[in-house]
Amino acid sequence: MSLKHAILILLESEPGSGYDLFKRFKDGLGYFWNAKHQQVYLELKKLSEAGWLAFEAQTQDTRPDKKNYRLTPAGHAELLRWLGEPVQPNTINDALLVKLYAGAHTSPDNLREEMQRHIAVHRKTLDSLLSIERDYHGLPAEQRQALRMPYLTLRRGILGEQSWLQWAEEVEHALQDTTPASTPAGK
Amino acid sequence: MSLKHAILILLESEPGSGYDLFKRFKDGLGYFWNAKHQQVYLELKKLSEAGWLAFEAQTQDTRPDKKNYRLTPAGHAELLRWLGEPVQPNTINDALLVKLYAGAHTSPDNLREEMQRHIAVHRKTLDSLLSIERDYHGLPAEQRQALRMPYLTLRRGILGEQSWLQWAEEVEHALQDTTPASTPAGK
DNA sequence: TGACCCATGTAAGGGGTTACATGATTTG
DNA sequence: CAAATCATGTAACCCCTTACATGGGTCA
Repeated sequence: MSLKHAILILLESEPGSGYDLFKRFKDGLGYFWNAKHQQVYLELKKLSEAGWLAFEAQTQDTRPDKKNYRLTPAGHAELLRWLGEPVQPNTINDALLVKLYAGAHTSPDNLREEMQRHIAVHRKTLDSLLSIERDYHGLPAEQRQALRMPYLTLRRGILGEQSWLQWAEEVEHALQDTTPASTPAGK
Repeated sequence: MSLKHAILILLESEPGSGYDLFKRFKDGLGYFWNAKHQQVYLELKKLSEAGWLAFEAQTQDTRPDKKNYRLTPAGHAELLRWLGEPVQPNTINDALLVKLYAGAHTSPDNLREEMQRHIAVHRKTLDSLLSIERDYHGLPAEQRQALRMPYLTLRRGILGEQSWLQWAEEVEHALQDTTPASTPAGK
């Protein structure tokens, strides 16, 4: 519902091409907003047609031509309007939890493997977020001040991943407790 | 992507009507899977056409007639197949974080109000999850054993909400730090 | 030489929300 | 007496994913 506005925000701080934005989604906002390149290109088209964006074609020699998008005054106004409007809390749809919920119908081994896969992903995400945080703390005070709000979203990512991994440990303990039956080597 | 399978799981443990399932989503799996009634009815239709569900019409006197759905053997097989297949990690699209990210373009007051709204929702969710957990701990051991896996998903909800609220406190501190400029009452 | 980066799109289909539609019964 | 509960659906629309399509430049 707010890919539109995520794009407006990114372009407000710096104009860029669709490819540009796609990368910024992947690297920057990736831990709280995801978008495929197809979706970004389509949305840019729509936002231009709505009059919120303008672009100039930019021919390049060694690289493919690109379109450089920037906010129009109408786009800026729309962004401010949206910021004043309440956003509705996120609803969560988490397939892993659906699977766990039904865990009694499959093997503990299967669940453990699944958890291992997800743990690896979450650990990697956490590592990269922590490294971004270290960079942030290394910045001079004025730059930190300017990045104050994005930093808060980074904190959400970090606390969220840490909490997820803490939960994963609980799950692993619980899955171990049930295993002795299937691997009765101990006694 | 797995509303289908969430429905199969719910019907596997107990047959029921669309309305039934809708309520179970709201009360039971609500903290990790959400669905509107329209979506549930549509999905039941599709699952029946796919041969994974069967239903018998049930006429009632004082209440509207309903359709009682249950798993077919094919539906059961599909559920097992799905449980053996890896699920891909959740991608997060969180509009509140988009708004915070752009927070520098709006007033701290606006952000604080927004946060208050969300905090109220998350506190309420946490309270209800904790109350479900208390009920769980009050159950006899065999029933707890049977609900082992659903309990793990409950724990995810609890840890997740606690972590969210912890983050919200960080945000409130950060937003207060910036306020003295706009409310210079202190000195 | 194969993989990855740059750069942009179309098309089909699946998933989800919002609006519309109906109507009796129970509870506060 | 109003609101919530029981009970089921259709239609329009938006959002998102997956597959397809193209093609040069750079790096290991």
